[in-house]
Formats: sequence, C-alpha cells, structure tokens
Amino acid sequence: MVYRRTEKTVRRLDQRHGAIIAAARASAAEGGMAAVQVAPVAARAGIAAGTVYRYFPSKTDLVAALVAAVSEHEIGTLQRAAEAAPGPLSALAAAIATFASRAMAQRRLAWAVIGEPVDAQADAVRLVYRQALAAEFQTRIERAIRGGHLPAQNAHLSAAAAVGALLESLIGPLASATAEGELEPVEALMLYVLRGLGIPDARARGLVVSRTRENGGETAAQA
Amino acid sequence: MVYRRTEKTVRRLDQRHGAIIAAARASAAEGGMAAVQVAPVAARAGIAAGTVYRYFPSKTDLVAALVAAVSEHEIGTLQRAAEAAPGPLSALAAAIATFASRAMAQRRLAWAVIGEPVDAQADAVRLVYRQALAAEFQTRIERAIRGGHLPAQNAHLSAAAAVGALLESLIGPLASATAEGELEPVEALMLYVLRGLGIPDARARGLVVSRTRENGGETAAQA
DNA sequence: TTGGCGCATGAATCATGACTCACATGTTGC
DNA sequence: GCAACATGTGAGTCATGATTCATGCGCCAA
Repeated sequence: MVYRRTEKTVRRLDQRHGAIIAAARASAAEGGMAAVQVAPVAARAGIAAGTVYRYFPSKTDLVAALVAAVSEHEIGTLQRAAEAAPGPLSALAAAIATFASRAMAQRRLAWAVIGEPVDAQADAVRLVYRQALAAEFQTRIERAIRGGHLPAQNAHLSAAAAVGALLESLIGPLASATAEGELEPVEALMLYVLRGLGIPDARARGLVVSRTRENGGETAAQA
Repeated sequence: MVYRRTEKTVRRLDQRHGAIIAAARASAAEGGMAAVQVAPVAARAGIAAGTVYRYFPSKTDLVAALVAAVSEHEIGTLQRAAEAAPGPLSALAAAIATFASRAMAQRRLAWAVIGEPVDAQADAVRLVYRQALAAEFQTRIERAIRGGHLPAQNAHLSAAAAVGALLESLIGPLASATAEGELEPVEALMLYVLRGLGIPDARARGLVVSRTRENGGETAAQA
C-alpha cells in the first residue's frame, strides 16, 4: 500500500467533522432545524456541499450527530449537577434547575434539538434524547420516593409531565413572551413542577433559590 | 346574467368543502400532518387534486382550516364542560379532564393538530389554538386564585406548564408506551397538574374521579 | 520525484410534492 | 335546446433542497 492516513491528516479530518457539526449547530441556534440545510451548513464550515457527504452519509445522519452531541453534553452537565447535590430531593431539584436554566439560555437551539419537528428518521434520535432526559428525571423521582421525600406516584408519567411543562413553558411556542436568557420564569416553573411532584413548599425548603446565572452561561461550548 | 348559484349548488359546494376538510382530518388522524398531502386528500374526498384549489387557495389554508375546525370544536367542548361545573375549581378540573381524555381518545389527531411541526405559515394557526387552550386554562386559574381556591402564582406560566405537561405525557412522543384511548394516565396526570397548581389533595376533594369514558368517545364527529 | 490513491469540489441530477391551466363537463336561465 | 358561465379534471410545470459524480488537487510512501 502506498497511502495511509498520517496523524496530521486524521486530525484535520476530525477537525473538519467537528466543524461541520459546529456549523450545523450554529445554523440550528440561529434559525431552528429548518435552517439546517446541507449547502448553508457547508458554506458555514468553509467547505463545498459535496464534502459534507464525505463525513456524513446523509443529512439525517448529520442531524442525528448534532442532536447526539448537544444531548450528551447537556445530559452530562445535568447529571453532574445532580450528583453534586447533598440529597435525593435536592439532586432532583438541581437536575430540573440545570436543564431549565440552560435551556432558557439557548432557547432556540434547545427547542431545535428537542422540540422542533424533523423527518421521521431524525425524530428517532431526538426521541432518544427526550427519553434520556425523562429517564434521568424518572430515576431521581423514584429515588426520592423510596427515600420518603416524595409521595408515591407514577414516576414515568410524572417525569414526562415535568419534561413537557419545562419545554412548553420555557422554550416552546407558548413561551414566546419572555426573552431568551431570562431567568425569572425558571424559578416560577420550578415551583410548579416541584409542587406537581408533591413538594408544596419548595422555596421554604431552600430547593429553589433566586439565581442570577449559575448554569445559564456557557454559550458556545462544544459537546 | 344567465347563471346564478342555486341553493342546491351552494349546498353541494359547502358539502364538498367539508368533505375536503374531513378527508384532511382523516389523513392527519392516520399519519400525522405529514400525511396531509394534496393529492391523497383529494383522492380521499373523491375529487381531483386540482379541485382542492377551487376551495382552498393553498395547502396552508387547508391545513389552517383543518386546525381551526378541530380546535374550535375542542375548545367549545372544553368550555361547555367547564361551565357545567359547580365552582371555579371544579370548572378548572373539568376543563383539564375534558381536554386530557379527548386528546387521549384521538392521540394521533390531537398531536397532529396541536403538537406536530408544520411549515411556518400553518404553525401560526396552530399557535393560535395552543394559545387559546392555554388562555382558557389561564382564565380559570386566575378565577380560582381570586376565589381563594388556589395560591397566588404566575397564571400564564402555570397554564403553559399545564398544557405542556398534558401534551407531553399524554399525546407527545414520550407517551408512546400507553395505548390510544387508555384513560388511567389521565387520572394520574390530573393529580400531577392539580398538585402543580397548588391542590395537594385533588382526589380527596372529588376533583378527580375514576372515569370510564365520559368524554373520550365521539370519534368521528365533524367540527 | 513520482505513481497512486484519498479527498474536495460544485454543477448537474433526482425526488418530492405543491400548484397551474387548457380542456371537459355541469348548471342556469331563457 | 342553447348560450354563457361555473366547476371539475389531472397531466404537466415549478420550486426546493438533498444527493451524486466526473474532475482536479494534494498527500503518502518508495
């Protein structure tokens, strides 16, 4: 054989792969999933349209990669926040708060990745993330129930309802009134969600505190 | 002039107009909004594709008409259910229960009309319905707060959160586990939503009762 | 340096599905 | 029955945007 990828080449290819996802991410953050089109993304990444297909077999795969990248990053952040909390209940609250404030900080991107419509293929990937998110909540709800911190309930349903409440009121179409990055709604919503789970006095217990922008920042980080 | 629409003709045209919407509705109920395509809808209505354009200037208008028809019907039903209730709180509960059980009975259609993505144009119409729904809840929440039945809260946000919780856990993508038409989740979810609004003991107060299929039926009714 | 292969290019091709329009068929009023 | 107009038809046109591919360039190893 007369050709083998050199270290340098591999790095360049990897970097380009990342650049394409970053470009897709930027497009999504700007104009939602509808703006994630092959030609514009390629232009943004500084390459030709055809080149995209050297890295992703189809646009669907590109979207899937984008969703996966953002998702993994977000869920990881959320898990770390929860694990740092002292008890099961505050872990749950931390998970919710982290998701909510980060979603608010990047409304458009968050909605594109988790809420907006796409084709059936890509939707499957999105579903995985949505489920992972709900599963994360569900696990912590169950743990809190076992610890006697929450009343008995259908944890699966409650988790789904919490996800829905978060999405709809913070980043979904009904949320259009509040500005991107605003944080007051996050507090009000947390009180709602925690009450729904069975904690009538979350604020008194210190589970919800006025926050400025603890986790809301980190705008341009790559997953 | 030698031609004027006769009563009979007007009726026939109106009926065909309705038939097109019904066909669109059937398509949506079967395969979601993506299945609402001009040619199939026309075939279903027993007419040629071009004829659709004698009744609707564009597909977007057809979708808008479909959404409006379903929405008005649903919101009307919901309002009547609420008004029949004895007090503000049970009116709120009735509105939620009605929406939830009817949505469950027609999951796919409900999701298509209110949740699924479409083009920007049609999305505006959908948003109107979604907002009307949230507004309905919001009004009743505010009324209950004024009556001292609910703690003070951001009614707008709470309404949006309730809508989100309902959509997500009953008919949204995370709901896939439960079968269409099933009603147990409705009860569990109502407890969640009412707790979120500040009613920890909805069942004890008789606001949530085991129901078989009070409002869930009415499958094929036209709006 | 050079043969050989991978990589990049972007104009051309394809697929999908809304929309048009020249023509056919009905309807109305006389 | 007929002129005049409305309504229905569906094959063809168009727009959009993903995907392909013939071509050229650059990197690799001997």
